[in-house]
Amino acid sequence: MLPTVAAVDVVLVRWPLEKQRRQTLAAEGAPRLLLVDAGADAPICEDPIEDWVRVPADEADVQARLEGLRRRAGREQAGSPELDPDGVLRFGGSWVSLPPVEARLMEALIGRFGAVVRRDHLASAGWPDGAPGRNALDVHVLRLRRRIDPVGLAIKTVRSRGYLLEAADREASTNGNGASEIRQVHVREA
Amino acid sequence: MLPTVAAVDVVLVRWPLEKQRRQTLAAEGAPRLLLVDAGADAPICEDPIEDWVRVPADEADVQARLEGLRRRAGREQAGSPELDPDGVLRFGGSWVSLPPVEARLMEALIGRFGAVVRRDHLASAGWPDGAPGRNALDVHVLRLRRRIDPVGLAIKTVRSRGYLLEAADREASTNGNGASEIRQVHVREA
DNA sequence: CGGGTCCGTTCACCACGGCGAAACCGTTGC
DNA sequence: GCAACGGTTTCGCCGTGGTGAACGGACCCG
Repeated sequence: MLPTVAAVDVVLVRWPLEKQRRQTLAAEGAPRLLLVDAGADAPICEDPIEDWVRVPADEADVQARLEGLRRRAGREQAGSPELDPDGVLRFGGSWVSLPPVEARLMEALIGRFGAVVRRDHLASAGWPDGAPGRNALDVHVLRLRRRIDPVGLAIKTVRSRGYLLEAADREASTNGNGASEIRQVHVREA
Repeated sequence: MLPTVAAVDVVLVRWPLEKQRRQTLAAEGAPRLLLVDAGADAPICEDPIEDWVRVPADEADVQARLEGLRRRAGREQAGSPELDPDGVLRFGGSWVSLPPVEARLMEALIGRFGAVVRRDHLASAGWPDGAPGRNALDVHVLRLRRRIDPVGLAIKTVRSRGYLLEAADREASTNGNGASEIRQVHVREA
């Protein structure tokens, strides 16, 4: 299943009564559900994290819309992963700890989340005092890949250009064991 | 029947009757409105370009939802493709990386997105220091075509004039493998 | 109408090099 | 001592860029 996303609150807004509140929320990027009064015109919702329902409505229907909003919102602000100074990498509700070298590499990748980071840039990020052998970087990227896979991140290779960090395409991989080299993963329940 | 709209077509899907079709459309990235039968559970719509309405419904309400979908869809596929300096081509939420030569060709095509670019112009864009063999351009255009197909772009030939880059017609491409030469594509989940 | 010539598409094949991955080993910390 | 960590070597796949050639449609000419 999808990694549980930190609870996202959807704000209920009466429509057209609280028209301006809608704008405020939109500016804040808060997900919201407009409760449209009988007799009022339905609003046009352009923002993916906004939806509306005509009241009175079936409770289950409202819940379905709320859940949709929550997921869209969660996805949108799943945002960039975070790496704290102790080498703990957090993303989408779960985390792994990274050893020093890999933490430094990850720091560089997060700094340009979603964009390409060149190999030499990574090398100097990982080894500020001069790079080791040629293949050290490759090996550490490989290890980093395995380590971050369970938290829903992936490092893609852009050949002859560098590497790119992004949210994993799928969320499969929950396959049992995986390489024995990586052991501890922690997922927060919700 | 509901009127079909020009700019962006929203597909109407009966729910849960056409459950299968919903998945197909989702895979294609086509915006869709699920018409939920009375008595059926409401689906959870996670995709921004999907919405649902319980039928029978007020015609104006349906139109409001359709318009919202259209705008979201339009926004998503709007803009022209972007090519960052590291050879990553982004369009409509997905991306592919382009090798140097193809990146330069693509740069020229994007510069006149939607308009014809002559072969000689492309040739000098791809090979600033003189072109290689006669046929090199053709081959690279072929490869470029295959590479960008999955992100929803297409290069059309304008005979004896040149090539033209545009957004691909939807629906195609779902075909199986295609040539083995192109492998990696990345689609951001929606 | 038929043949020839452009023009473009596609395939097969090649050389080179980047990168993936495994195996292995030394060091360090609990 | 055991396990995690960091590094090296080695092997080999496959992406990249290039070539030649077969194929086929469009168009011109007689």
